[in-house]
Amino acid sequence: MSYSGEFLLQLTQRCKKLPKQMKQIHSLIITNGHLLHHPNAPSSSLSDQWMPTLLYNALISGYHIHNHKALLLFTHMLANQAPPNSYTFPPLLKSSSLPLGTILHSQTLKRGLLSDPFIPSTLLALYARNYFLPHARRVFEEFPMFCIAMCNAMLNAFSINGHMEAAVALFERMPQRDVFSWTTVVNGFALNGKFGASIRFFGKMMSHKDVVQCLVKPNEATYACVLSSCANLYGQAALDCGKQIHGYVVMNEAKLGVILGTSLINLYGKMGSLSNAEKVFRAMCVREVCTWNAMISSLASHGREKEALDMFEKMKLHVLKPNSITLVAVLTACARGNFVKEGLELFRSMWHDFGIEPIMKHYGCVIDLLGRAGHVEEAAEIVRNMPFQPDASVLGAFLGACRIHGAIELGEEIANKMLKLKTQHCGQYVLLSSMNAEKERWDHAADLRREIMEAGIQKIPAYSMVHWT
DNA sequence: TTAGGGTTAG
Repeated sequence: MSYSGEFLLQLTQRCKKLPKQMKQIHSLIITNGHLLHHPNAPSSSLSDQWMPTLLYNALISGYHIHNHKALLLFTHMLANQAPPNSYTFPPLLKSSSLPLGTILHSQTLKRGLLSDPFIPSTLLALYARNYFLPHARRVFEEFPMFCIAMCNAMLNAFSINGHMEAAVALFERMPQRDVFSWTTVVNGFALNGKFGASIRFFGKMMSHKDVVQCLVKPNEATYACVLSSCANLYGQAALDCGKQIHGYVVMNEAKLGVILGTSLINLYGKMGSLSNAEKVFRAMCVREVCTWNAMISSLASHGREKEALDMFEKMKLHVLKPNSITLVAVLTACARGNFVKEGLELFRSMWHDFGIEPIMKHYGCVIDLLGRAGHVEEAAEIVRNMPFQPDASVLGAFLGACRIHGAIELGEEIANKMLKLKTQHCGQYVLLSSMNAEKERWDHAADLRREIMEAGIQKIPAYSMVHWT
């Protein structure tokens, strides 16, 4: 069966997000000979001559998540003399590492494609996410005219590289701003841990003429960012602020999308307002894995561990595939609810059942689980056999358990590992030193304090404070 | 056909 190039091109563009179908269309394109360039064919129209390029572009865009496949297609494209154009590079650059990105940058330069703003803005983003801020800045400065997307990419570049002052200065110089510009700065403050500033900037947005005169309207991303900033602060004021935004959303938005709903669940969940979190969860029409994760975490960290586990079962019934974060939330529920058997089984089968490889956080949870329940030796065995070096959080969880259950020798074995790691967290050392002191092993306690000093780890002085409400 | 911002763990 033969198909025209135009038909297959349309099909490719429609099936971009369907990997299985993409493969089938790809093979149809090859077997129909559409990827071969025929520059001297007598009857070929201009669109025929460009067809291989258009098809390659569509395929690259479809495969761009798998960078190696997209790159392979790019090399075939060059070998088949189908000339890449400005549509070819953005999807390639989006999933490229820095060394590869640099090579592609020189390709775009050689082919004179840098005047199309799509190319430099993707390059700028590439350098920014790899923390090459001067490179990002140079790409930005060498573009001769104002382009709002490029400015927004630069705002984000400053944000992810911790230069919020520069981001705000650029924002104020911009002759025009859109919802991306505002959201990028709201998010930028949050990325840099300045949650209060993020909320204030959102407030500035809402009272700015851009929004008041309906030139710009906050969208789901804007709300999600600012709600996440509220959730990262504690206290009634942050909750009230989040509620106020929720109220505004109810009045102004037609529907509760996945991202907005999830950030509301997270807000109410973190603040302990579980009934509100549940209300939002029930009101959502579409729930994705992250939505369930937010709800399971909320239940797990507010004393409703059994319900968190029930939620996990329900989630699986909805044919949703748990991810790494789900497993952290569920293991947390097991640890806090003392569901040792269930937690351990889940930890041991997570690779087999869900294809999720345990990372540091899962180890932290399972050590906490065993430690709380007094299975200190079993926890030690897991720490000893970890496929990578345990970090301070895992060792800290283990040491906490050793202290509660008086397992001094095991604690010392692990503490020695910790000293080798030269972690800068003083808390765990103080814990171990206190363990020795409690058992009146004063010499051990003093030795450890000396080792701490020698490792250059500083004890942060403790303090107490009164919080007026 | 291609660019820039977003939710969930600890």
